[in-house]
Amino acid sequence: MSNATTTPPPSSSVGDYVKAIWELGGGTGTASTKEIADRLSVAPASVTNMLGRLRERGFVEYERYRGASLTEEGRLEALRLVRRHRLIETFLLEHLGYSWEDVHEEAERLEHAVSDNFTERLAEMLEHPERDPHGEPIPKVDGSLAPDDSRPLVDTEAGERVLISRVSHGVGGDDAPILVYLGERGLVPGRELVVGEVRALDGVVVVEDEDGVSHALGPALAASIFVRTYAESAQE
Amino acid sequence: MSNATTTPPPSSSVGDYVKAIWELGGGTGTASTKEIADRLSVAPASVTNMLGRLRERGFVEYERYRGASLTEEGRLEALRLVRRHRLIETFLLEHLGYSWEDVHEEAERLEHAVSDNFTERLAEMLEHPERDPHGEPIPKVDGSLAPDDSRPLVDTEAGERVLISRVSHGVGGDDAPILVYLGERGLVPGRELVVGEVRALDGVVVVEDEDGVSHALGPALAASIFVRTYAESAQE
DNA sequence: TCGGTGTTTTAGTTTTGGCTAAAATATAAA
DNA sequence: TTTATATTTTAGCCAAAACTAAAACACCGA
Ligand SMILES: [Mn+2]
Ligand SMILES: [Mn+2]
Ligand SMILES: [Mn+2]
Ligand SMILES: [Mn+2]
Repeated sequence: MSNATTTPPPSSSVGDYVKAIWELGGGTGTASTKEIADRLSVAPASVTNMLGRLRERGFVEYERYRGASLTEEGRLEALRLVRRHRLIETFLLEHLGYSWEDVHEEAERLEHAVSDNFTERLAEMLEHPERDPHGEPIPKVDGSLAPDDSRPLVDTEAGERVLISRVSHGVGGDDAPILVYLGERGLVPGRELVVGEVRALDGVVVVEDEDGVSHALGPALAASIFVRTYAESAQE
Repeated sequence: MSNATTTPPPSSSVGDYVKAIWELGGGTGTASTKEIADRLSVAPASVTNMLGRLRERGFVEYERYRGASLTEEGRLEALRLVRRHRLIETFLLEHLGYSWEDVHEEAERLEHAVSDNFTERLAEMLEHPERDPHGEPIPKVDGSLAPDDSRPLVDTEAGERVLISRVSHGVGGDDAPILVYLGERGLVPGRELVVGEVRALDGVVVVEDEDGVSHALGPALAASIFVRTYAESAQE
């Protein structure tokens, strides 16, 4: 009657691989060995090895030299972790006074240690936020995820009125300085901007914020800001 | 100039062993292979193996067949974990609405995943509590620990007026029912009691609480309650 | 002092998840 | 179409922690 071979819960390594594939593949889609290796700072040979195990476990479809994509089970496991990660980041920022650029690293470890019980109680305490501090949508318990309606700030045109939707916080954790800079200037999700100039020549984007302050953002900064068109009725 | 061989941070296994030795040895003192094996639900051979590694790492003094005791470094490592554990339990109970009997298991995992930064921010958020929900003192950052001034309820005498100091929550997690029973009746740390009768015959202790309600506690219940003599000026 | 019993250690395996070096394959350029 | 380069896999190795089975030891009672 009881399941003979009880599957152990995914280890943190397994979880991080599944999550990496999800992020690289954009939800569906496929991820190559090298991409995964780079993202996880691990040797390609280690990835090949792990992909074999993930296949056994039913988390990925994988044939050699073909790259890997998530199965439905893998996708759900990834979303479970993403939900935890983003809820934890929200908690760290709002309740523990962490700064914007520090939350990711801590969440990256904690996401593997908390229970489902902890996660849902935390969600309740935070009053079921829809987005994390970076503006990323938080998956629901059932694995559903709000579609991404944002586009890069660089793709806007002069005169447009937009809302900062999210700020990319790449994987390496090496773009902390960017987050610090943007955070100090109030260029955070929810902030309203008017695009002044998008200069193709040097990739500089000039924006004006709600307080009338003008910001000239170089390519690196501009590329990490994602916006959506401002509509009077926006922002839940 | 830089430390050639960078010591990796203690794994959760290492941490749990060190903590077990600390608990078994009562801070100082020694713990036998079997005691550790029983407490961690691990084979004695595994303990022997780990004790060798802990010795290499400088956490314990250990000679075969002699049992193990913590070095100063090991003691500090244990206290670091105990501090985390007890702060986390407090948080789970007071902010996430966990029930008394559930906090230990979650804390047992989280204590290995949180950073020092997290721990100290949590302590601040909790306003630096002195004791955890079970009444156990929380070690300070420097590793100092309030002395235990409590004695078993069974060692009291009829007529004594006492304060519940702590409630033992043994290791196995198998005494959840005891915690539930005591919690439901408000027999928690800080509660004032008057001892009615301590019956040697069957080990039953009868106490009366602040509301005048009388409780007849069998040996198992009585043994898990620790008290200290009530003094008007007690309880910070 | 001698056994017997329980404790501890040794020896040998296993699983997980890394690594390097070398071989195989794919892909893009000539 | 051939070749150079980049990617991926294979093979072999290692460390941490667990396990079992068997041997060694300690200690207590007769
Ligand atoms: Mn993050
Ligand atoms: Mn992670
Ligand atoms: Mn506990
Ligand atoms: Mn633990």
